[in-house]
Amino acid sequence: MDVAKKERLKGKGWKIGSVSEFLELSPEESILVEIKLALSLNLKERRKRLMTQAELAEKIHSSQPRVAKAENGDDSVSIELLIRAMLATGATPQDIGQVIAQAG
Amino acid sequence: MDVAKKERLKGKGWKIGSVSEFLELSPEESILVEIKLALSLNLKERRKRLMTQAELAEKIHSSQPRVAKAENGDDSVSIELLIRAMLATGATPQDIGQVIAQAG
DNA sequence: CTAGGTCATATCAGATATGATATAAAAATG
DNA sequence: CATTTTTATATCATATCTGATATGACCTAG
Repeated sequence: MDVAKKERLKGKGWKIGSVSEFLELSPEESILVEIKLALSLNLKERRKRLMTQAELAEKIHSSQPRVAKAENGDDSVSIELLIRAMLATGATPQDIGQVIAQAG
Repeated sequence: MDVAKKERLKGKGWKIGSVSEFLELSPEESILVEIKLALSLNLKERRKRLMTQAELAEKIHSSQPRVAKAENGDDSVSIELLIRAMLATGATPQDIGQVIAQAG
């Protein structure tokens, strides 16, 4: 089970403590996780309006499975890839900055 | 010579074309580079006011040389590490978001 | 000058992220 | 329903990023 799924559980009312506590993360690690999660969710939103996962994958010279992981908050996906994907959907640095600013 | 040094040359008036042209980067790749550069510079600023490279390195369980590379825009440093370092200097997601929004 | 502290550069083995592929599951379409 | 399209999951070899270490360069103070 990955972090995104844990967040989803939390969202559905599984009040078993904060993500940080659950995963035993330091505040900084926790913020990093939430930044990645925010980027994932925003990416999914943007991409869905514009193209298919396969199309986005081609734009960033990646693969459809990797895009799926990016959108689902898989741990194996770096912020780099998330940002590359965001940019490929036409997101500006301002868009990305806002998503990150609102995380946490 | 790394990207940061190329940016520095540009800043000093070496009008030899944009960084993108010089490095033959796509617009998206270019924005990514500028985001990393903006984070580097901002990290250096913040860190200098608060602590030594060695101290920051310990906070993020890294090494002083790695912090030096992070601050100098070395290609081998990921956005992840840059953000981890920023957070360790007390930067908030808002701070980080603003730095990214102003890049490009 | 020189001793101590700070930062930069080089190298490297191990860890993590990567794209690719195969395939299953799910959703949309007719 | 059946077919097609789209998305999710599993596995893998390779590339990239990592922290560590060694060492050099650069200060500034004594």
